Parts: sequence; C-alpha cells; structure tokens
Amino acid sequence: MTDSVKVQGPHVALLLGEAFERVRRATEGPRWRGLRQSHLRILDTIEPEGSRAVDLARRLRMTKQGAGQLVATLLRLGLVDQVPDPADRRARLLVLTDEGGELRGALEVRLAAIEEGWADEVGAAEYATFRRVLLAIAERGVDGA
Amino acid sequence: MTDSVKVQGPHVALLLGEAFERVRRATEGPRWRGLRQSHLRILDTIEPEGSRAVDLARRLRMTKQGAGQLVATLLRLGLVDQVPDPADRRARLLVLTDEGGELRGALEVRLAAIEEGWADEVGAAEYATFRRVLLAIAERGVDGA
DNA sequence: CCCTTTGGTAAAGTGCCTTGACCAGAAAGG
DNA sequence: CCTTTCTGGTCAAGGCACTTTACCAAAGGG
Repeated sequence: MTDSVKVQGPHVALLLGEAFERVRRATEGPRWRGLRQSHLRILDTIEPEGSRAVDLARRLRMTKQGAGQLVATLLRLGLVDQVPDPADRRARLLVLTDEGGELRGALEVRLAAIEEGWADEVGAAEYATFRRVLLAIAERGVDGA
Repeated sequence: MTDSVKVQGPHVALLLGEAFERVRRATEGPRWRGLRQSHLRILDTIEPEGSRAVDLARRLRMTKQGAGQLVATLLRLGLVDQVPDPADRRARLLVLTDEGGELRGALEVRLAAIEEGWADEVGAAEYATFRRVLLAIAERGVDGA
C-alpha cells in the first residue's frame, strides 16, 4: 500500500541514462587504454580461476560472438590471457594478466573515489540508501521485462 | 565529513548500467514501434512549441548529424513533423504529431508504472531518497569529468 | 559588403553488437 | 562402438547508432 509517491521531474530512464553516461565518461578515454564500458565489464567479470568466454557472455547477456570480439581486443592489448581448460578440450580459460589486473584495480579505485564524492555531496546515509535501492533494482529489474 | 561509507559489492558503473538496461528493455521492442532509447529521448526532449534539431543535439550531447538521423527516422514513422521556424529561415521546428504525442504519453505511463513497482518493493521513503540522489548525480555528474 | 557564425544536409567510416553458418570436442543413448 | 545431440568457439556478413569531413544557405555583426 504505497501512498502513491507521484514521482515527478525527468523520468527514470532519462536519469539512469544520464547518470550512467557520467560514470562512463569518467571511466573511458585514453587514460583507460581507450577501452569502452563493455570491455571493462568483461575485465570485471573474469573470475580469479579464469572464466570461459561463453560464461562471460551469459552473465553479460550478450552472444558468445559479441563477447568473443571484446575478448579479442583485450587479448590484443595484453590485458587477458588464454589458458586451455583442463576440464574441456574445446574451451579456453581467460585470465587477467598482471597488466589487466592493474587496470581493473585502477578502475575500482577510480569508481570508489567517484562514489566517495557523491556520498560527500548528498550525505552518507542518503547515499547508502541510494545504493541499496539501486542494487535491488539492478537485481530484480522490471516486472514486465 | 563523511565517515567514509566504504562501499562494497558491485561498483556503481555495473549497477547503473544494469539498471539502465532494465528500463531500456522495458521501453523498447515492437510495442514501441521498435524505437531505441535514443529515439525516445529525442521524442521526449521536443518541446511543446517545437524544437530545432541542433538544440536537441546539444541537450542530448551528440552531433547535429546524429540527431538528424534519429529525427529522420521519427519523421518517416510519422511521429514528428517539421514546420518552418518563423524566426530563422534556415531552421525547421520539430513538433510531435498526435501519434508521437500518444507514444510519448504511453511511455510516461509505462515508466511511472515501473517506478511505482520499485517504490512498492523498497518502500516509498527509500525510493524517494533514491530518486533525489539519482537526480543530483545526473545533474552534477562526476568531478573529474 | 565581407567575414564569421550557425542550422542543416550528404557521404563515408567506425565500432559494438547481432544473425547465420560452421567446426571440433563432449555427453548420452542404443 | 557409433550415432545423435549439445556445447564452446570462430569466421563472415550485416545492422545501426553514432562520428568525422565536407559542404550549402541563411544570419548577423563589423
């Protein structure tokens, strides 16, 4: 029984899109080897023991071909490496190189700094709430989709 | 003096990206004429008195050519119309057709319903906070970008 | 009148991503 | 075993939202 919050102002799609574009701009560009958000997501999703391309694709909700192309770029840049999967001769495990790990670490630091800045502006408690709701939304999504 | 919220879990870029993709999926597809988020943003940005393409481009942070292409699609679909700008003979004002207005209205209704659903799940007060912080982030952005 | 600025268009290219087709190894059934 | 099906991966082609480069025509100020 929500008393109908009667949301106003720009709608969520615009706000989320705008906010996302802000972080995107802050985590792309030459300082990050020119990688796009999708590359960073791949980098971020690779597990310590190594991940198969098809698993990355599934988790990121894209085709294995799409993921394969992003991985190819990361391979070319020397940020990830391929090792044969001992459990399946078809598969290859993707692992971060030292350089890839460093980049991923730098990304985390950068994003943490951004979040700190935001928390400073709106207040720690408010930001904590924001993050909690955002997490819920990201996980559960939209009823009709 | 924020007592250093020490954020954890998936970082903001992932969360915002995921949340945005959710609303995106809920506002695209055949039910919406197959238009993408960028088309809907154009539709949403057109002002009642009519807007010039270059202004839309500026507000949406893209080149006028990019905006022009999206507008061309909307023209072809009969969702917007062009009228000469009385104040500048080079310019043309873009206005919503009845059909375009209806689509925009339907989009607003859909998004409001989504927000209602979220507010129900996390609580009205929490959602209000979420929205306020999101608005602040979307407006102010990131210090270093 | 220049000359610069500005709204718009045209053409070509870029890059993320998709679909479609295919191959090689795996997995399950006789 | 040997088939059938499934699955991890790659190659090739195309879609599509953009961008860059180049241009035209009107505006507007010295």
